[in-house]
Amino acid sequence: MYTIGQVSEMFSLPVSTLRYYDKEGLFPDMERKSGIRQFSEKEVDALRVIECLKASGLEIREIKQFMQWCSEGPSTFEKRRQLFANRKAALEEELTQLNKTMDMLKYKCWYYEQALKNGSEEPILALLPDHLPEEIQKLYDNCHE
Amino acid sequence: MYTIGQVSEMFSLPVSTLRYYDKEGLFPDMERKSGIRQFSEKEVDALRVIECLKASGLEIREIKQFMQWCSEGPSTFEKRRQLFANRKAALEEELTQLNKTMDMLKYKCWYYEQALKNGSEEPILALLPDHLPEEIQKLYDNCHE
DNA sequence: TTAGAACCTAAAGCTGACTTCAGGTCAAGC
DNA sequence: GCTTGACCTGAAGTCAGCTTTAGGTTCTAA
Repeated sequence: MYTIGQVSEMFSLPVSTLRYYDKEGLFPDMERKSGIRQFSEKEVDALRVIECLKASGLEIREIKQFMQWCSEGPSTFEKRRQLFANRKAALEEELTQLNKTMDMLKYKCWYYEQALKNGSEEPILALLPDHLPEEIQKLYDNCHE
Repeated sequence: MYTIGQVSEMFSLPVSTLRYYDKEGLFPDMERKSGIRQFSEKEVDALRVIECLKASGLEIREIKQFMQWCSEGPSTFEKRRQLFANRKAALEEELTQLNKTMDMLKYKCWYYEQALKNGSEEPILALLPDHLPEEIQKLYDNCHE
């Protein structure tokens, strides 16, 4: 069993955030001892999952829903599977988009390196839209589709 | 030259958002004709860059800074290069993190597929922390570091 | 020339995820 | 017994990035 302060340390999260999560229903079965929250291994595990679901883009109220499914037992396995499958698809799409963004950033890095060398953007702009060096052209094309 | 309504169509952005961007200084040199905004190719190009910078995680006021550098000419090449280099490094880190999140999602998908097959989580939990099937173990390890 | 669509502004409102505040309770060490 | 630090609550505040509202101006086409 841990106090809220210990969990705060473990996860580098402010105490206020943990209380907020609790108020939002993210620890549906957490116990109390004369008013004081008792974080068990169960809540600590839950918090690891919460961090992951947040990172994957889920909102607090959707995470609450998931946590409630978890405490309802095997009858909700299919709902939980669906949730992760949907998240996975959404994140795949987001990663594709971010890779395009990354190519734009790489292109822009190259662009300004050249501009600095030349003291001007003109010689680069003259190469657009399809006479850039091969590697750079790939980046440019991928982020200008 | 385009009206705000045409640009709104082109980028599938609400007119109110374009006005908000303008108010925030994202189009520092945009002209007006009796009060009405005139979007030129320059502003349309700027908007493409804005979308990319937003996708890379930049805040509006940082984008404003960048747009101002752009209208100050070659003396700001180095600052602009730095901006993109920093963004690139930040996005690389974010992508690493998201790939871990993705592995967690893949693991959880597998987990609940098994749970559904078995009708119970017990047989899977018995394999933790290092007796999972090889491919799954990799996912599990990568997101539990 | 006049209706109505598309434009304009300033200011207020909204959302999500927290954080801060004010005021109170509990447990441990002196 | 008393102080002190860690805990508690509900309510209000914050922030970014828009969106909505209210009221007014300009352009376009019949």
